[in-house]
Amino acid sequence: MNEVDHPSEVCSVARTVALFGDRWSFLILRDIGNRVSRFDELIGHLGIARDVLSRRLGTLVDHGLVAKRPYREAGRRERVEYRLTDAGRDFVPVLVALMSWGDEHLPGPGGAPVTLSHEGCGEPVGLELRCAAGHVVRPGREIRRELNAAAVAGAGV
Amino acid sequence: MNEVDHPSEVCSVARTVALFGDRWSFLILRDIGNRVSRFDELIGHLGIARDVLSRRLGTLVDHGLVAKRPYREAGRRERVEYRLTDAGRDFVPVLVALMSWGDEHLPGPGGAPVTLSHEGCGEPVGLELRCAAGHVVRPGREIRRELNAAAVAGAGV
DNA sequence: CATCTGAGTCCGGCTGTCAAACTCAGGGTA
DNA sequence: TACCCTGAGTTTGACAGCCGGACTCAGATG
Repeated sequence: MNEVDHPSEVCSVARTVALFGDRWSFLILRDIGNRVSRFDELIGHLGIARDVLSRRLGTLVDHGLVAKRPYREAGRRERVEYRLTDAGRDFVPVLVALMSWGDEHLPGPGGAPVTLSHEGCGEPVGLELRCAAGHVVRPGREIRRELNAAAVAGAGV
Repeated sequence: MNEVDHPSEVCSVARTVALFGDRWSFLILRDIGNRVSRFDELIGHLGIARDVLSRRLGTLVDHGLVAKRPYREAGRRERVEYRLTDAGRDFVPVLVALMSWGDEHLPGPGGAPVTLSHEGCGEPVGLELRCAAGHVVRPGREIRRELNAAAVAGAGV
């Protein structure tokens, strides 16, 4: 099959990037995953404009990647902070994939700025493309794409 | 460590999305990977404006994800088409990760529109987060981040 | 009471995106 | 030779979104 067989918007890549495919959403999810969870912390760390952060957080909450939860420090008024939901944690592989690509192809002078390791065993963590039979799959050559006709028709495009 | 320990731009996620983190770049790479390789084919399939496609292809070529190569059909003038380079193929896991997320969290009526399978063995292909010791790692809980001080200093931020 | 603070909203300027029109070159056709 | 067609862009002008900075609003403190 060929990509031209179905319209661009049917693909899950298209549907996902239509929601979160601007650079801020990736960075917001990364920061919230790393416990940068308050509005002004995000403003300070990302350098994003306040209105844009407000809108992005809104769509991330609306689509269930991020949850808004109240907290209160001693003697302070109640505030809100943001946490990843399960759906938001499921987004982590996207961030790991972006990070790996950058580590390999945009090398800084000192190598990868951040490395991930397995809590407990300490070994470095990476992404692998594997089939259900357990074979490691090289991207580009060894992947076949199959169109699910029902889903394409159901998408109403 | 905490994300606040180092500025946002040091991270490879930030450096990568600064280059390709708009929705078109993802879709262009997806389509070129699927042999939608000519300018007007991309225009037709993606619905992107011509000037934007021209600029995006330019940066993808400049950063080595895509190569421009001449071709000629019988009795036609020489034209150009676009192909993924090795660096571009290395980007495929990012697309697979986005697709998986969408398949799971933006379900259409008929399920996943496209599935990937291993050429040869036919089994479905997915991404796995694994450490070098071979353990499957769940995102969110079991990952520790380590800062490479040399790289952060070298980034000159 | 006035002040401070976190979490936003509002504003005017600038930049990027869009669709449509235009350009340019090479090859075919008359 | 002159004319037309096609692929691959570039140009144009209207519109949308991003930017930094100023403003708002509510609850706790002095």
